[in-house]
Amino acid sequence: MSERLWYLKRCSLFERISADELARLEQVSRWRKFPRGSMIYFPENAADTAFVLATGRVKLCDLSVDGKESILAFIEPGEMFGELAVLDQSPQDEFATAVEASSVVAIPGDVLRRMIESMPSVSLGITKLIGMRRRRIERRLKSLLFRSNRQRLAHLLLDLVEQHGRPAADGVEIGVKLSHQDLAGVIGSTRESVTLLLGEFQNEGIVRLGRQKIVVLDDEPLRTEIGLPTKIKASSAEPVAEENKGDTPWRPRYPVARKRS
Amino acid sequence: MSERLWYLKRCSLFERISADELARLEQVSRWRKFPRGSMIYFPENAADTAFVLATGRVKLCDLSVDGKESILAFIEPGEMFGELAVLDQSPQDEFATAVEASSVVAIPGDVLRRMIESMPSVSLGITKLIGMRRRRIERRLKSLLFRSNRQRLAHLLLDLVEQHGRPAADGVEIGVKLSHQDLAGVIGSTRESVTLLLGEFQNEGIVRLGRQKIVVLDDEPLRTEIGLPTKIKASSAEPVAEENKGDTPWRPRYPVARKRS
DNA sequence: CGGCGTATGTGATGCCGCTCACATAGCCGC
DNA sequence: GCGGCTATGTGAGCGGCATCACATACGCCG
Repeated sequence: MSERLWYLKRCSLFERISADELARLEQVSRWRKFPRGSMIYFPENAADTAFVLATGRVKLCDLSVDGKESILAFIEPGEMFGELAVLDQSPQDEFATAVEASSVVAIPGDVLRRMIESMPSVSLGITKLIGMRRRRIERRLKSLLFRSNRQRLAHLLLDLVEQHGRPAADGVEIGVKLSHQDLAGVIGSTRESVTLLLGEFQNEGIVRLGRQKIVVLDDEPLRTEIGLPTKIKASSAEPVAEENKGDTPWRPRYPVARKRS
Repeated sequence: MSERLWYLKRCSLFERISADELARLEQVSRWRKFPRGSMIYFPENAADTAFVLATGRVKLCDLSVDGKESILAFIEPGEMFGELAVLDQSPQDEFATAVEASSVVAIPGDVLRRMIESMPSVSLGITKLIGMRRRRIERRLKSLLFRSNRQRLAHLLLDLVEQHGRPAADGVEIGVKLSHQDLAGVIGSTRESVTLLLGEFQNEGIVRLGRQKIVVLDDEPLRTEIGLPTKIKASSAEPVAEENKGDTPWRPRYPVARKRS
């Protein structure tokens, strides 16, 4: 069995298709490697291609006019990316960068489209995949609106723990090399602010910092920072945050106003 | 032909399915009306149902802990919404509100899932629909990161003109009744700031304001506001426009050199 | 091992935009 | 019309955070 085939099988999208279909897919797909920091696709380079990440880490970015880099998502092995480009011809202004040395399987757009139309399981899988991404990004959107930098960063750390966390000695380590600049690109802040806030978190015993490494020691303060789902009546009345009946135990500390000591 | 059937046919998703399939869909769907301001579905109310808006306007919202309302999207007649809830069982914390008196067709989740699995055209349509929404929301995310309130509002106005614009005597009128509070909920700002900025736009001759009404007289300044005319091409010290020859990944000087002059 | 470039840390300064506290104006039901 | 509601307008005050300008630490590579 070829290496490429093995990686394709690892992608949950293709786990239920027949062996010969998989072999055929492997024949028409291409295998490419990218060193750390290189571009996998460009905005103009609207190659009609979807990718499956085999090894490494990839980030999907976007450059604004003033040169600031927004990071839309991180991709980890087994995930597909660039799949929207094969569905419609909308101008893609995002690009993908290998955060670490990565290898990807490139699937031509027509092949993927044929699979979608002929194989219901693939079709449903793609739909769910795109839907999951949409949910994730909607969640991120909500986490950015109306929230302070500190809350955004807390939210981001929780997301990173959930998506890329790996157990460490004293907590959960985030398994992606991320500079403060990268983190700022995700939450729409600046490098300096992120440095400052992470320092605060460390002083408060919430995280332990290393070079391009973050270990979350205690995620409970981060959760309270954001405000756990509290049911609020739809009226415009003042949301007095008590009346927390049910299974979510949380202490209603100061919701928004945050002052560092 | 029943009224409901007519509205279902108007939904692009079902325009290509056979007449008897459509009739069957009409039988299992339900027809419901909602007065202005009423809730169509709640967060807890995880009814396994997708909706097609027949008449009126609907907004998809989300309440944060401090009572602020984020608006995720506006839905117009013929569009489907709530479709993600039928694909996975992720906890939905958003809710839908009728901005105007609305009538919707409710499609049970199992029916929609069966249609997705058995009818490729519906499946592909759903996938494209969700993908389009994802693109839209990714675009909005980027329009919020790193941008001032004024830029966000400019971006929002352009989006509204594009999606809900109708020609007026002296410009394009936004065809949805929106309070400044609503606008603030979309761009993550406050009611007062929106009032202020809209006043500025009016003084500059960009828009004309009425009660819950906005007419965009000239969208060019709005485009400039965002940064469309400043074609970023390699004029600055931005190394992104590096030539990439063919398949060989180019050597990474540095992932993305962020430099501000 | 010494040099260079990136990653991180820290302070001063200024302004955008949120908060709070009002005033005014249309709309609607009775 | 009258009272109440929602939508809009306006100002004072200030806090968060972006910006700028540095210093330091760590890693890579000759």
